[in-house]
This record gives sequence, C-alpha cells and structure tokens, in this order.
Amino acid sequence: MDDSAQKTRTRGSRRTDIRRENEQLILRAAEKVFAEAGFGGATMQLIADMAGLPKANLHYYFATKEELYRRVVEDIFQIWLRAADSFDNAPDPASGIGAYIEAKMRISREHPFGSKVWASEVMHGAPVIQDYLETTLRDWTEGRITAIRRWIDQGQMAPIDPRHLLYMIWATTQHYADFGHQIETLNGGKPLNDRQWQAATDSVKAIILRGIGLSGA
Amino acid sequence: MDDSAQKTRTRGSRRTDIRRENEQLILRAAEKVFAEAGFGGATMQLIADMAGLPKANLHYYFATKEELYRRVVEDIFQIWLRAADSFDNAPDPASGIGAYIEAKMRISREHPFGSKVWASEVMHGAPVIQDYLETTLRDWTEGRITAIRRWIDQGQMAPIDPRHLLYMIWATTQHYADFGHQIETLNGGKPLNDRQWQAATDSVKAIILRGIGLSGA
DNA sequence: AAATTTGTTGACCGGCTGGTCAGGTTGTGG
DNA sequence: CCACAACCTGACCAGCCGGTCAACAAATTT
Repeated sequence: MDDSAQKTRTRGSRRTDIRRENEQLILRAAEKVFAEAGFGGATMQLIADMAGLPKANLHYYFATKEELYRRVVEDIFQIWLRAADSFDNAPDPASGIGAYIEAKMRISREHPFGSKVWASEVMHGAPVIQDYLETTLRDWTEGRITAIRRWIDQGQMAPIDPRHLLYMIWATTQHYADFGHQIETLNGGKPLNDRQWQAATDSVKAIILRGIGLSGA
Repeated sequence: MDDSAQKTRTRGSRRTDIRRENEQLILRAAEKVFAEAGFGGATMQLIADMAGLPKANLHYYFATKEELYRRVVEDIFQIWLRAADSFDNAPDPASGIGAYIEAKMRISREHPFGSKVWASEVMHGAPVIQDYLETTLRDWTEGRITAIRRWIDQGQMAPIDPRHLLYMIWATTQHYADFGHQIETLNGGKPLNDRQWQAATDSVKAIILRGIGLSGA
C-alpha cells in the first residue's frame, strides 16, 4: 500500500508529485472531452467526471476553461513538431518523406484525440494558437519547403510544388485520426487492426512517393 | 421596388415563397455559425443575428437546434454525393479520378462552411448522420472500389488499395476547406486567389495520378 | 369582408454553465 | 508537535442557453 515516489528522487517530493499527476490526469480527460464534444460542447463537469475529480478541483489547477484548453492544444502541437525530426538528417527524399509519413501515421493512431482537438481549433479560426501558426509552424514549413526544393533542383524527385505536397501529407495522415469514425464505419464498424494500419501506411507512402517520382519503400 | 415573385409562377404563391426564402436564409446563416463555432458553441441567438431575424422566428421554421443542424448536414451530404457523378460515365481512370478531384476541390472552395460542419460532425462521432454513413456512403464507396479494382485488373492503373486512394482524395481535397485558415496563414494571411487554387488543384491531381501509375493531365 | 391559415415577435422560464469561496483536510518545514 | 502552505470540495451564484407562448400582422380562402 506504500506507493510513495521515493525512487523519483529529484524534486519528487510528495507535493509536486500530486500536482504533476493531477495536472496530467485532468489534461488527458480534457483532451478526450474536447475532442468528442468540441470546445463549446465540452463542460468542466464532463471533464471532471472523466477525470474522477470534483469540478472545483479542476479550477484549482486550471483557472479557466480557456486555460485548460490552451494547455491541451499546446501539448499536441509539441508532439506534432517532434515528429518533424523524421524529416531532418535524411539525405535523400525517399527516406526523409517516407519516415515523416510513418511518424505522422503513428501519431494519428496514438493521439487521435489530440489530432481532433487541433483540427477543431484550426477549423474555428485558430483563436488560441494563431501565434503558433504565424511563427513556429510558418518557419518550420518554409524550412521544409526549402529542403524539398533542393532535392528537386538536384534532380532527386519530380518538380512538384513542395507546399502542396506537405498539405497532402498532413491531410492524408491526419485524416486517419480526424475521420477515424467514418473509416471505422466503412470498415464494418470495427477499428483498424494492426495489419490494416500497416496497409494504410504502406498505401499512403506508396502513392505519395510514386507521385513525386520515387519508387517507394 | 416591386420584387414580387410573379415570374416564378409554378407554386410561386407569396406564402410558399416566404417560407422557402426564410428557410434558405436561416440555413445559410446556420451553416456559417455551426462551421465557425461548432454545434456546442453555436447559439440560436447568433444564428438569428446572422440571418437578421428574431430568435423566435427561427423556432417557427425549425423546431429545435438539432433539427436545424440536421438539415444543414444533410444538405451538405447531398452536394457531396452529386460530385460523385464525375466518377461515373468515365471509361478510363485518368479522366474519372481527375474529374472527381477537380469537382471536390471546387466544392471545397465554394462550400467551405459545409465542409467544416461535415468534418465536425464526423469528428464528434457522427451523432446525427450515422445512418447515412452506414447506408448511402458505404454503398457509394463499395461501388467505387469495385470500379477502381476493375481498372486495376485491366492493367489501366497501378495495383494500389482503392479504399486508401479514396481516403486520400477525400482528405486532401477537403483539407483545403477544413484547414483553410491554416493554409491562409501560411499564405501570408491572404486567401488563395484563382491562380493559387488552380495550382493547388493541379498539384493534387499531378501527385495522385502519378501516384497511381497515370501520367496526369 | 369575414373567417382562417400562416407568419412574426417581445417577453418570459427552467435548467445548465463557468466560476467563486469559505471552510476543511493533508502534507511539510522548523 | 506546531505553524504554515498546499490541496480539496460542497454549496452557491449570476448569466446565458434552448425553447415556449400569447398576442398580433399579413396573406389567402370562402
């Protein structure tokens, strides 16, 4: 019965543990509720029930609904960006773009709620993360466009518009999270299994890589 | 000042005109508000203001918020399905799939609000149009898969998984509506102009058609 | 022109929402 | 073991929401 956190020594005082754990508990519950009901449809009570805490406790850790929502969206954006590393350190386009597609497909499967919250946020005009779009995302995008253009200039891939290639990758990979319910329905009401996820990833990679003048895996 | 509708003779009695016009006015306003705020975030008051009518008048034409929302979603689905005609009556895959992509890109530009409402509905688990997914959409999808598979068997295109090709077309074309705000931000804050929309359509067609073993336009 | 049906609207209501707060409990440092 | 800080929560509140309704205006029928 002694599940104290003596092992996690550094800063592992009981107090900070409680804070960290409860914040994560609330954030996970919020991510799901925001994804399934939208910001407007989500209620603090619903999130509290999902987290198994009294509503007032939520307001102890997150002052307002907006603040909680902002934290959820920011956390997702970080995961998003980390997947971009697949792109870097790749000398040839086939491996770089291929790995990026695989990473984004993996995220769609492991973080479907986050993907939906992000999609919802952008669809509603990005009221909370507009600054991220204008700074971090824009910089990242321009960097990748330059990289892709270099590959094209070196004759390593077909002369397509890098921007629309990126949009296609984003759209297609995130589709498996955002429209997961539709895909599930068209799959006989059952979620994609391991084999089907692999087939989806292979199909996306095959079409896109061949579409930009590469042979594929 | 006499804008009476005497020309539209058949069933153009003043009364039915009023009903038809007000319903359309409300539906257009509702489409925009639902798209920008989500179902939960939208309020009847907001829709009423957007339509320039008192709130009580909305409830005269549409009993509940759910009923109004359902009509909006159903209308979009019809537009969606009509674009599918591009697929039919096309003997070869390049023209059939190419025309379908063009039609869906056109819809994304002309009905961005509708596309967002549809996306939102599916993301939230399709509480309103689940039956459409299980019947109409499923039948349509199976039919197209069969058609594509026939093209593959006849050696007219590469042996890709037709299902994931359809998902890619849906995802990519609808992305330009659903994530229009993000695309606009990455375009210097300005919406895509005619030339840019054409470039986007051409890029999508080029990558996908080459990706499935066709030369493109 | 009377009667009837259809359209219009301000005022109102119960219920739910995000958020507050006082008072209690638990952990921590001295 | 005491004092203080962090944590917890039931009860409460003002404001907004979807929806109702009675009373009225306009069109249509008879």
